[in-house]
Amino acid sequence: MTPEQLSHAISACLSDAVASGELSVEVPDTVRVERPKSREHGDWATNIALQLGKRAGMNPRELARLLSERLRAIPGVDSVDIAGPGFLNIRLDAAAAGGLARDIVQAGAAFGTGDALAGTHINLEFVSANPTGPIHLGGTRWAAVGDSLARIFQAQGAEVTREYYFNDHGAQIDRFARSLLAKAQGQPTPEDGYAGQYIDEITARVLEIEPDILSAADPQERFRAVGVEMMFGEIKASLHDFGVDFDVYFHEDSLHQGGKVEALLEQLKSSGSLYFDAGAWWLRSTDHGDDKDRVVIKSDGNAAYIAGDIAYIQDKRERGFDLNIYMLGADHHGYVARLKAAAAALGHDPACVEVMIGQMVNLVKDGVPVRMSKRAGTVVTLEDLVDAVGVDAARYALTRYSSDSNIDIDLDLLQQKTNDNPVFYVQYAHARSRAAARNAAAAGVDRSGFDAALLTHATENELLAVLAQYPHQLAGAAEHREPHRVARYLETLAGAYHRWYGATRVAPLSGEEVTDLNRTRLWLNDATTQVLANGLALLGVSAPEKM
RNA sequence: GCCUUCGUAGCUCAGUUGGAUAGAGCAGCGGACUUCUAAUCCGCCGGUCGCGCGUUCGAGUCGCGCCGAGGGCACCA
Repeated sequence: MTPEQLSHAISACLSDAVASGELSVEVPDTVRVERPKSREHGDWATNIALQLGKRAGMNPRELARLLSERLRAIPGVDSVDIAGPGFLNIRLDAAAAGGLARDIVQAGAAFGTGDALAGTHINLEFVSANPTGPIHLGGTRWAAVGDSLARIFQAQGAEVTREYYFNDHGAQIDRFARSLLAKAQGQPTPEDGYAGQYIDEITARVLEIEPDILSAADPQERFRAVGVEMMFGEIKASLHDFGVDFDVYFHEDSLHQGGKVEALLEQLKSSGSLYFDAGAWWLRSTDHGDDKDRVVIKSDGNAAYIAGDIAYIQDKRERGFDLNIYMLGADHHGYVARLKAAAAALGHDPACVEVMIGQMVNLVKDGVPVRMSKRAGTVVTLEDLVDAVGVDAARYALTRYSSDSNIDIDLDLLQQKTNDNPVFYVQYAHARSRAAARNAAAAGVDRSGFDAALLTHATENELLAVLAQYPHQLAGAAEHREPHRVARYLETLAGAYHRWYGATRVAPLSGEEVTDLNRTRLWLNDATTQVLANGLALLGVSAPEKM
C-alpha cells in the first residue's frame, strides 16, 4: 500500500464518518500522509485530525478516534495509534507494504510519473546566452536545471518545448563582429569588444572559410554573418555534448524581419495597451510590481529592446503554449514585472508567463572568488567544467542545489576530490544493484516467486517506504519547478539501498537453497534499480551497470 | 532609498507547503570485508535554525522590524 492509497483510504473514512452523522466537515480532496521522522511513530502518519478539528468543531483527538476505528478495518493496516494532540500513526503489515516492490518492477520506467500536467503545452526557455562567446558557468547551470525540469514536466504528462532565444539582433553582435574583424586585421580588441582565445579561434576559422573576407565590400558584415553562425554551432555542439538539445533555437532577428515588431506595436498603440507620455510610448509594468513603467517606443521613434520581448511573447502564444517559463539569472530579476506586463498588454493572462530567477554561479579559486569576465577572457565555460569532472558529475553538481541559492564552483577542488561528489553515491547504488541482480541470476534466483510478507527486515521496511515516496517527490519537483528535489531524494534512496544491501542478501550463500525470500528480495532489488534509473534519467545523469 | 534571493552543525547544503526529539554529506574520532561491489555500512562528536516582536494548540517554515551577504533598479541591448 502506497501513501497515495492510504491517503485515499483516509478520505474514504472521513466521508464515511460524515455519512454516518458522526462528523460534520467538508472532506478535503487529498489527505497528507507523511513518513514520520521517528520510526516509533509508525510507517506513516497524518495530521488530518488536527487540521480538521477546528473546522469540524470537534476535539482533534476525538476526531482522530473516529478515524482510527475505521482505518483499523482496512486490509493491510496493521495498527493505528493516536498520539499527542491528535496525530494518527499508522503501521502497515509487511505484505501490504511489500507489494510495492512488484508494482514498481511491473510499472518500469513509468513508475513515478503522473498526469498533473497532462495536456499542458509548456514553453521552457533557458540558457539563451548571447552568441558572442561560449556558454559560461551560469548558463551551464541553467542548461542542467532547465533540461532536467523539462524532463520532469514531461514525466507529469506535459508537452514541453525546450527553447533557446538567440539575441542576435542588437549592438552586442556588432561588438562581436568588430572584435573578430579587429583580430583579423591584427588590431587590438576594440574598447567595448570581446577578447579571449575563442575570438582568436573563430577569427582563424572564418578566415579559413573566406580567405578574401578583408577585401569584401563590408568585411564587418561578413564577419557578423559567418562568425555568429559559427558561434551558434559551437554553442549547440557544447550543449549537445552536455545532453541538452533544444527543440527550438529562436532568433531575435526573425522577430524584426518583415516589420513584425512595428506592426505589433502599432496594434498595441491603437488598442490602448500602451500610453503616450513625454514623447515616448510606455508599458504599464507598474501594474505588475515594477518600480516604473517601461518605454517601448523611444521618443526618437525606434523600438526599445522590450519591444522584442513583447513580440516574442505574442509569438509564443500564437504557437499555442499555455505556459511560458523563462529561466533567468538573478541579474535579470527586474524583467519579471515587464514580461508579465507585456503579456497583459497583449490581452493574455499574466499567469501564462512564469519567470524563474536563479541565483549566480561563482567561480572560486583557492577559496577566493574570481570575477568571470567574457571581455577579459577569464570565463570558465561549460566545456571547461565537463573536461574537469565529466558530464554526469557536472550536471549532478549543478542540479542538486536549489536555484535560489548561490553556488560556488572551485574547479581545482572538483578535479581533486571527485569522489566527494554525491553523484557517485547514487550511481554506485545503481551499479551495485545491477551487480546483485547478476549474481542472483548466476545463483539461480529469478522473479518466479514473490511473497511480500517476507520483507520484514527493518531495512526492508525503510527501503520500501522510501521507494513509496518517489511519485510524491517527483510531483513536488514539477509543481515547484525544483529538480534538486529529485537529486536529494535519490541520495536518500541510495542510502536506504546501501543499508539494506549491507544487512541482507539477495543471492543465497553457497550451499544454501534458493527460497522465495531470495526471489522476493530480487524484486525489491530490481524495484530500487528501476527507481534509481528513473530518477537519474530525469537529471540527465547516466545509470551505470558497473563502476 | 526601493525590489529580490539567501542566512540552519567547523564546511557545503536539505528540511515534504505550519507538526512530534531540526536532518544528510564532507571534515574529526572509533569500529565493520575468508561469500551478492568497502565508491559501502555502523557508532561517537557537533545546533540560542542571524536577532527581536507577532499570528496559534504548535513557527526553521507565515507576517512585521532590524543585522549581514549576493544580485538588480536606462528613452542600453
